[in-house]
Amino acid sequence: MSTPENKYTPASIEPKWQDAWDKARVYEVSNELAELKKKPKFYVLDMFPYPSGAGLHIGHPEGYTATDVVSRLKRMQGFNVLHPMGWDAFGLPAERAAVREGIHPAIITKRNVDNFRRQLKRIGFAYDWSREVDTTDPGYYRWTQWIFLQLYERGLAYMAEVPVNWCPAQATVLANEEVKDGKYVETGDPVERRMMKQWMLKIPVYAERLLADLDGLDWPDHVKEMQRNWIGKSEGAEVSFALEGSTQSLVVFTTRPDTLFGCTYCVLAPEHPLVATLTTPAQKAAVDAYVTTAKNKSDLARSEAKEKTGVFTGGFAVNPATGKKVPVWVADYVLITYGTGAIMAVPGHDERDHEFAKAFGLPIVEVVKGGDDVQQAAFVGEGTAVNSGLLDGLGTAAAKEKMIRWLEEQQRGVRRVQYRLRDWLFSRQRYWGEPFPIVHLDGGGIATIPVSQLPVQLPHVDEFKPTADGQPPLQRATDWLMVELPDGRKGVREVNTMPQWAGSCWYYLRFIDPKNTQAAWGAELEKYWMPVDLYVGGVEHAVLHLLYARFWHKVLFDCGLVSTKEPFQKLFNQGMILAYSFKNDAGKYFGPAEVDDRDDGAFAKATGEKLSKQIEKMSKSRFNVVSPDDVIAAHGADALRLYELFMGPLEQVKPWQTAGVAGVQRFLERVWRLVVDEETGALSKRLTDEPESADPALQKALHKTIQKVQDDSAGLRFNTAISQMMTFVNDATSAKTVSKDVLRGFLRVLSPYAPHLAEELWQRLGGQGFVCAQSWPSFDPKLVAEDSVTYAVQVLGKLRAEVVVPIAATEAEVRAAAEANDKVQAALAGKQVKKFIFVPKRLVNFVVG
RNA sequence: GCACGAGUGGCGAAACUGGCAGACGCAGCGGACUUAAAAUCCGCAGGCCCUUCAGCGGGCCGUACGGGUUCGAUUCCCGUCUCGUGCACCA
Repeated sequence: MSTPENKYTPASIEPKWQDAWDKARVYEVSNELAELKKKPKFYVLDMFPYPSGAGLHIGHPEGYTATDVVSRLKRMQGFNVLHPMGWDAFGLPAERAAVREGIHPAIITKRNVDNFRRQLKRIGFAYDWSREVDTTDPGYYRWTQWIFLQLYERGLAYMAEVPVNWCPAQATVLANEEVKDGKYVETGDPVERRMMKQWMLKIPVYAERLLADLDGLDWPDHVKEMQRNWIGKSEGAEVSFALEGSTQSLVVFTTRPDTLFGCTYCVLAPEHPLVATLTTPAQKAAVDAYVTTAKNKSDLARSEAKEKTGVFTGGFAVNPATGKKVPVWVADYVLITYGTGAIMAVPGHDERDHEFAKAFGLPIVEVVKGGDDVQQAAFVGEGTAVNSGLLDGLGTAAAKEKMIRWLEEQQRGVRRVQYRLRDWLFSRQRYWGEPFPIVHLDGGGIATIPVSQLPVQLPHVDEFKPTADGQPPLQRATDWLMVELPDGRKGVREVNTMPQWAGSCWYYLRFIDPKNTQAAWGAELEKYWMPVDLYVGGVEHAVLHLLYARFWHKVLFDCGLVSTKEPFQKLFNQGMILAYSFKNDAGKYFGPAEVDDRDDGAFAKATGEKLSKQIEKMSKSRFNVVSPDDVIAAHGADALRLYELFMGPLEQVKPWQTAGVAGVQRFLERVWRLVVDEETGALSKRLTDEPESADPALQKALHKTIQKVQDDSAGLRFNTAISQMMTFVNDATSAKTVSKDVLRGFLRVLSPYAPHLAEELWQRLGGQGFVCAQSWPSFDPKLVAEDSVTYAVQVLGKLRAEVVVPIAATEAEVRAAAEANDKVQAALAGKQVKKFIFVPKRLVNFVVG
């Protein structure tokens, strides 16, 4: 009888080793430069989580396990590894919970952080917890405020009355990046446009560098592409149109200056300041009505409008190329927020202008030859300029150049690069965020809080909601509001707070030197650790977080505060984990416990009704959420870790299959039985004290495993690394005896993946110290190399036989061996060999006629 | 609509630069052990077909679909379909 105590029981060994690692502080890395400089560094970072009330879901540990394996491997390979964890803890959900429960968000945040930390520790991650950071800690946001002051002093932060995205449901403004199709991307609440005085950051100043420096980064191509699209660089020209009856001129931006001769009208955005100037008395009523309607339309309604609308202002501009008068219209398909808020319309060669011209009967002129009839559809491709005076006969690229030069000579225009990227709206009407270190002086003007007085701490307020007259919650802190600066000037504090992105823009720098009270980080430590060597997180941050963080980093670089141009050298996105869900025809979802999932389909247990089974995003409403706590309780943390990585390639979206966890758990049990005799609890009787070399076959299997796990882990191909370990364990299980030496080697290989089990078995096998603190085993290239090789023998591309020959066999020797084979002879009988293909170490192919 | 990515057994997947498709695992099947079951261990396993008492042996098809290049294509090229992601009046 095997007793339960002698079986593999993760529930008892995992907490034991987690405590032991904690006490021995094995994962802490020195903060002493002299000590650090003895070894090379590796900085491996996870995107730190927002500690939500729901706790960890199964998606978090996927990326975290990947970085954990890499961090453990690198440590064993002799690197100083920086592998920290922290909390991106400012944000809306805690504030909403605070309003709901009437508890301070700091208390809710602490509760959630404690839960997250507990869950992460249960998984056995090798984080250096002495470096934990929390963006809501005044000792942290003190430096967030300090960085804001750097931006302010460089003229990159300013306050302005701007059209903003106002979200009534959340009672706050949002950044452009947070709004899509007129809705807040997080909640789907509608967003409307309002004019408000807000803080803005001049990220477009860095547009060119943010674009150019992408080239040197080891990032997924699609993430680089998304950033490029977001920055949206367009090259072209600004063209000035003289206005009839006015000394002012109308400036438009175009990427197609070569089509200027085809401009038959101009269009202003409804918000454009020249609308009032240009509108004639006869058109005033119609224009006013149109502009009012457009202003009241939400962004969503404006972007969803199918048909082009607009009104003639009655005014005219002069096309600088043709000298002809063209009418100026106002239409909401032109955006005030891009370019100059006005366009030259070329209906022959722009689809939108074509649609508008058709709708309002405006003339269409062909100025680029190469497409079909421009009266029917716009031709937007490249071609040859026609009807274009000095440009006639030129190709599109040459025509653009010539027109820009001509405009510049005539002083009617200039070459211009335009970016889609706009100033970053950087304030929110919230309580739970970093206060700005800013004072609005009584006499007018803005002053900054001196660095020595930071942090500006969040004051206590009795309610976290906006005030009755719509002011941000900080307006309630009446005592806090009034401030006198050291030089005697008085004023009121800024009551907006920073958006959640602020804290995550620089946390990777704080991890370098988290306890420093004199500076945000030590300069020498920064030089040692930066850049981040591997950054893993979800693709949802491809634009927002990663663009904002790069922007701040470049500002800090210009301030001489960091030594690298870019913060994250290598980026990797893990794929989302989905799960099976079950629902009936009416769309009602069923939890796994209510479903009988058989080979012939899924059925509701209660009613027997047939259910559809699909793979979807995990969500409470679909009853398909998998909790890491439950998986650990049922299978152990090592099995969770292993399955997270064994499911498939890290970058891939893939469904969670509960049965798969049992599979990797079985693998871990087999490893256990290699070492432990389950009958007695003593060491397995098959173990020997002989050296590795006593069993050449298993020794070879071990060395191959070391090599493959090493290469695959470094390349983030964890799934194939794990299958190699499984193959080794299968080999070892069927061997009559196994050398302890071989097993100790294997446990070192296993330990980054299943650290608890490896630690327990290492100790039982008499290993010294912690297995996670051992050096990574080296493999012997001679052992990994095969001494014989199996060639596939094809005749006319069809497999006919296999021959085994010495590794060094020459082409002639392999051919002779192949021809000696019965089946090959049969296939070749009576045929002429026209050609013989030889692929070293793989196959040969007889091409017969 | 535009851009990018992906389609391989019942399922998750593997296959380095064109070279034995399906490693490893899940589910399944057979055997051993057991009074029995679970667990474990050993074995089978892409599909269709022929041959055979059975074993053995053999043939054809097969990496979304249709073509092409090549001695040879999951891999390269052209076209089609499906799914996913991003962008979407950005002049």
